Amino acid sequence: MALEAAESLVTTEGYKGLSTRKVASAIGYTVGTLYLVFDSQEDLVLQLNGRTLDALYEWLRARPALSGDPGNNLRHLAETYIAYANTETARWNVLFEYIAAEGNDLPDWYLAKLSKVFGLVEAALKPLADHRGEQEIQQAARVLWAGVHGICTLKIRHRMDLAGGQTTEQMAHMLIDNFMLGFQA
Amino acid sequence: MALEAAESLVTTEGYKGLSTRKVASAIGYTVGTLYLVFDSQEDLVLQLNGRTLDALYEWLRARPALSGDPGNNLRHLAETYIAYANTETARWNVLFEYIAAEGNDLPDWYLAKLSKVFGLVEAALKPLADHRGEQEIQQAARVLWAGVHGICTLKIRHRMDLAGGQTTEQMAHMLIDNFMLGFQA
DNA sequence: ACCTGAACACCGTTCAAGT
DNA sequence: ACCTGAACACCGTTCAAGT
Repeated sequence: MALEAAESLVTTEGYKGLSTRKVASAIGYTVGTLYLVFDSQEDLVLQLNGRTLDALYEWLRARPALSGDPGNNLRHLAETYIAYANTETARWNVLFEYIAAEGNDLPDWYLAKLSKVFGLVEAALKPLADHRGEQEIQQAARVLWAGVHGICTLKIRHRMDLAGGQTTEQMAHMLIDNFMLGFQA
Repeated sequence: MALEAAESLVTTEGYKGLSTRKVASAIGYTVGTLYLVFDSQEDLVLQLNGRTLDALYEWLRARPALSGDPGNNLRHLAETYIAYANTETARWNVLFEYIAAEGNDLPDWYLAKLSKVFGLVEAALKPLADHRGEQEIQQAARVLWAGVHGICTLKIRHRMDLAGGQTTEQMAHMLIDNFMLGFQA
């Protein structure tokens, strides 16, 4: 399978080491053949990212929090997310490197996989604010997780190597704890 | 100047349209000459990003909030940041596309420019929590801004095109308001 | 001192031609 | 039906050679 070859290429050579030519030769075919299967490199990356989203979902699902305290659950989920980014850094980078050209949106199957990941955050956030509406919890989950993701991104891209800095986990905890206090109020 | 040519290349052709060969020919030189000025494409991008950080700082500085209310100031700063990302999307993307290879950190002059931008957030956050230490405000500013940045990134990369979604500004407001409530407590 | 030209080892993408 | 080979228009980087 071409996507498996692409995955190990990204893992071993980094996200810039991925090329259609390398993928083709890794599976014993010519470049031309790869273009019978994928529309373009962008298409290949998109399908690769689909698999990465599945892997990320399974990673998070396989590492549930031990306690029932919602605060602990959210912090644990953030730590697990950060651990995935640190473990599978190259694949995780590819996940966000691809930018949909010219505002043509991501396909529905991709957004569905994304929603599944956000669903885990919603589930962790829900017991914390039963008095809030379903939609507000969904929105809060996305906002909070985009925030955790931002911390993770800037850390991995070394944009937080500033004096007096905290660890990624400490920053995520600070964001979650303060956000939760506000959201509970 | 090579960097000016690189800027307009990125602006007109997007962050993937940037190449050393195009920059060289845009200023009327051969590729070889460009390598007498820059160590590599990575070096060129780094210096380009330095100029973008300056431009971002000036953009934010030139658009101060009208009211003195700290909450309003922070929300206004977030809106102004989002507006920069939406206006200079390609340059803003390059700012985070470059990933320091092999853990060799960013140079001090670059981190200094980054600190200047974060300084604006610290200044806006400070009057909100006088009872907190200098370092805690600095940390909170970075955490909060990494969060706003994450929202902005995921929006621009279409990772938030999910059902029931809010605008980028609404998400940033939700993050800031809830974080502030927690941080003030 | 400053710059070029040409080379090297790569890219993504297409498509006539082969089996 | 499936795959190749070769071509096209690009890349980043280096470096002997020119003025």
